Amino acid sequence: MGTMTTMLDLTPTPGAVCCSPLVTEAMDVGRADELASRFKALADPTRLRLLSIVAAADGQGACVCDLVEPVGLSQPTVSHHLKILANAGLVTRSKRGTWAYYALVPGALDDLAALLAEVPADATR
Amino acid sequence: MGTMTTMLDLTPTPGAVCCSPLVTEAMDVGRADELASRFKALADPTRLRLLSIVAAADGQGACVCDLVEPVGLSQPTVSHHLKILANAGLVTRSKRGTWAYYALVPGALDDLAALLAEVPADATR
DNA sequence: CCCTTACATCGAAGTTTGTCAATATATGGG
DNA sequence: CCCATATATTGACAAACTTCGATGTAAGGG
Repeated sequence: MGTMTTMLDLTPTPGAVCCSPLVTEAMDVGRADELASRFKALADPTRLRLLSIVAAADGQGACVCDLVEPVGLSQPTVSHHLKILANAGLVTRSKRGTWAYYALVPGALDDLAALLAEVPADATR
Repeated sequence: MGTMTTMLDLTPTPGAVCCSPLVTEAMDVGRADELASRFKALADPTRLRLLSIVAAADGQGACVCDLVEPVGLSQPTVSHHLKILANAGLVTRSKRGTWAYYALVPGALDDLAALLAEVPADATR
């Protein structure tokens, strides 16, 4: 592992001088995909702002008509983002009359935060 | 606000029946942009896998040659992703000899996790 | 019933992103 | 000095994303 920069060979590993292939263990591909898609839902400023309004309006939730104007985008665009947040399990949708109310899923963000802490084996120390 | 598409005024809140425009307070745009760009760095499976290897190899860090093969992508692509992770403040780069070693920034992920908990005002309760 | 309101879906622009091959840069060795 | 190795940068291209206007759908009110 050390691989002194200098030092030569004598030993096998003729061109394979570089480093330590010991930890070839990357995160599982499926898990990486799933985690990435979760983070992707948060990787947009508009969605973060929508999320913050929905979170603040907690109780009954916020309807689309409450969200369109604050973010300054078209209604179809807002609906699109809300769908992405819902698919990511961050908000729920419930229809009351003509209106659709979106509410924050209780532990969703905490779960994501926990996943974040799990990414590194433990090396943050 | 109220969206008085129809009707005029007469009464307060004529067509503005919808909901409660009380919390028009969305997250600050600048802050949303910054937060989103941070999450964007994590919103890719390859980068998450790279991050996990770098984290596991902590101590001296991992050099690019250790990362290319495990993720199965070209060396330029790996360098590209590492640059994104570095720009996001998640890893550091230090050159030793011909090799470039990448190491996890100690509290970076914890900080992000904390930011996550901050998104909602407090409504997660 | 028809019309209005609230929201979703569709189709299309424009931009960003992930990836590679080719090339440039740097570093150590002979 | 020149060469080999490790890494970064460039240019290109396809896929994905954000956004919009137009249209579809559902639900309530006269």
